[in-house]
Amino acid sequence: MGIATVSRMINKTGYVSEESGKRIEAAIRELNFVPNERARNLSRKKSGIIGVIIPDFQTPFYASLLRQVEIELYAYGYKTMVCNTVKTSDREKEYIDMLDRNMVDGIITCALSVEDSVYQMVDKPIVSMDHDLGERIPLIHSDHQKGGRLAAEHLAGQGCRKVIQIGGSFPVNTPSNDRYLEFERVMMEKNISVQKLEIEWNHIDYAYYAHFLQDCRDVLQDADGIFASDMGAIAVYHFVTDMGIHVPEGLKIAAYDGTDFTRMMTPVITAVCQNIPLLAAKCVDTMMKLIDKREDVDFHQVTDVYLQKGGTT
Amino acid sequence: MGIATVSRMINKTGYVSEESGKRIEAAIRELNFVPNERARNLSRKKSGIIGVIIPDFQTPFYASLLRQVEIELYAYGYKTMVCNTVKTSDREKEYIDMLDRNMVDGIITCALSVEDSVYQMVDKPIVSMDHDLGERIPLIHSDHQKGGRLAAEHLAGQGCRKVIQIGGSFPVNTPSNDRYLEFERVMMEKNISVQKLEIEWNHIDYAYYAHFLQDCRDVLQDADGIFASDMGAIAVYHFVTDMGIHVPEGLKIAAYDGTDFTRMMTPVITAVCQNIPLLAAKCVDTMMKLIDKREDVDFHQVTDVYLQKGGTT
DNA sequence: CTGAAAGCGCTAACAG
DNA sequence: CTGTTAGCGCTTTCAG
Repeated sequence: MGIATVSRMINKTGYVSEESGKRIEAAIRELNFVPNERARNLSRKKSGIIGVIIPDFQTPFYASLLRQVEIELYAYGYKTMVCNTVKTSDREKEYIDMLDRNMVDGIITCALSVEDSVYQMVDKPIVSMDHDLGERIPLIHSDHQKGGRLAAEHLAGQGCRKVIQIGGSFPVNTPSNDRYLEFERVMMEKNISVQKLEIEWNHIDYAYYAHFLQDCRDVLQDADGIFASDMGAIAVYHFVTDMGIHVPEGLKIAAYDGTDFTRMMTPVITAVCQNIPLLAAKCVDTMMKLIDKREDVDFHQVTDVYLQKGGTT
Repeated sequence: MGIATVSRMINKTGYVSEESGKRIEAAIRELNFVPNERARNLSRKKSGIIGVIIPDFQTPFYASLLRQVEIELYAYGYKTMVCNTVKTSDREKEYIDMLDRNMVDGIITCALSVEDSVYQMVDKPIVSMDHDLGERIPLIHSDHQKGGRLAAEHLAGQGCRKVIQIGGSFPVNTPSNDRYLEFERVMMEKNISVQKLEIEWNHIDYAYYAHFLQDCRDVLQDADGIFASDMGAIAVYHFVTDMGIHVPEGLKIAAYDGTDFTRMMTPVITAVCQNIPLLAAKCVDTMMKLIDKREDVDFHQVTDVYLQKGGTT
C-alpha cells in the first residue's frame, strides 16, 4: 500500500477503496500518525496563514478589529498571524517582507507607517484598510466623511459654538482624513469655530493623551465641544473632569470609533460608531477572493457608520 | 557555483570566499531572490512561529498580555499566531492539535476550557499561564493569593463590613482560584461577611455583566464593598451609578487585574495589578528555554502583584 | 572553501 | 482504484 493512497485518503482527494481505507485508518491510529504541516505547506505552496498588520492593538479599535478578523479567518480555515507594528515602520516593512518569503498566504493591513510603494512592489494578496495603496490593492474603510458630518451636526445641534478636534496628520494617503475635513466643513458652514489639535498619530496611547492634554488646558477650558477618537475622548473626559469641568454641561464630548469601551464608561460616551464586524468580514472575504484569484473583487468598499448618543453630549 | 554555497552565504553558516560572496550578492540582487520560508521550515524542522492561546482578547487582561507576548517573541525572532478560543473548547483543542502537526514551534496557553490531559499528550514545547497542567509543563502566574489578601485588607481598611465577590468557578485546576479563597479567608478572619456571586467564567464580556448585574440589584444595594475583575468592576461601577448609588461612599469597588483601562476610567478604579509585562517576559523566556532544550527551566514561576489606589474606594 | 547529493514529509501527475 | 516517481526549495553532510 503506497504512500500516495494515504495522502489521498487524508485529504479526501481521489478514490480509495474501502478496504485500503480501513487499513490506512487502522495504521494511522496505531502509529499515531499526524501529517506534517510544514511539508504540506511546501508542496501545496501555501501555509494557511494570513498576516494581519495593525498599528497597535492597545488602540481599542484595532483590538476589536483583530478579534473579528481572527474569527472570520478561522471560519475559512485560516490562521491569523498578529503583526503589531507598535508604531515603527521597520516592523511594518519586515512584516510585509514575510509575504515575499512565503511565510503567509496574504496580508490584511491597516498600518500607516510605510510608503505605499513598499506594498505595491509585492505581487501577492494584500487587502488594505483605511490606507489607499493604489488601485491594484483592494481598499476597505468606513464612510469617514459621513462620520465627520454626523459628529459635527450632533455637536452643533447640542448648541456648541466653539469646538475642538483632536487628530493626527497621517504621513500616508488615508480616507480617515475625511472625517476631519468634513467635520470642519460642516462646522464652518454653520459658522461654528473649529480648532484642530494635532497629535502625533504614531504615539496613540493613553499616557500620551494624558500628557498632551496637559499642554492644552487653556484651549479645553475655552471650548464647549470636542471630537476625538475613542481613547482620546475617554482621556479628555477624565482630564476635564479632574479640572472641574462638568460634562456635558461645560463641555460636550463626541468620540470616533465607538468601540465597546465607549459603552462601558460612565457615562456612556457619545460616539460615531464604525461597523467593525462588517469591516472585518469584508477584509477577509476580499482576501479569500484574492487568494482564489476570482474576478469579482471589489477594489473599493465603504461601510456605513452611525451615531450612538451617550451621556457626554 | 553551487546552490549550497548560496545557502551558506545567506545563513552565514560555513565559509564562503570573498569572490563567491560578491558574485552571489550580485545575483541575489539581480534576480531579486528571496529565500522561501516554507522550504526552510521543512528542512530546518521549525517554523519560527509560536501559538498563543487565549480565552478571548475582549478581556483587557488577555489583550494586554497578548500584546506584550508578541513584543517579546518578536525580539527573539519569533512570530505570533493568535489563537483565540472565544470561549469554546473545540477551538482550544484544534489549536493544540496544530502543535502536533508541526505548524508552530511551541504554544503559550492561558486558556482554561480543556481538560489537562489534552495538553499532557503533546510532547512539544508548552508554557502555561494560570493553569496547572502537571509538573512537566512550566506554570507561570501572579501571586493570586497575595492579590486576594491585598484586596481584602484594603476593603476592610476602608470600613467595609459586607462585601461581595464576583467570580467564576473554573472547570480546571487554576491558581486564579486562590484569590477568591484568600479574599474570603482574610475577610472571615475580620468577621466581615462575604458573598460570592458566581458568574459563568466562559461568558465574560461586558454585555454579560450588564445582564448579570440586573439580577443582583438587591444584593448590590445591600453591600458596601465589591471585588471583581477589571471588566466586572467597570460594569459594577456603571450599573450602580445608574442605580443612584454613589461610589465610593455608598459602595467601594476594587478590581482585579489592573489593566490600563482601570486608569482610563473616571474615577480611576482601585485595583490589584498583575505585572503583565513581567508575566509575558517569563512566558516567552521559558518558551525559548524549552525550545533550546535547556536544563535550567523553572517549572513554577510566581510574579508579584500590587495595589493601585483609585477613586472607587 | 565548494559542489554533489541526499533528504525534510507531503502532494500530484501518470501509468498501470 | 493504486503504486511509482518526480518534485516543492532549502539545508546539510561529505568528499574533493
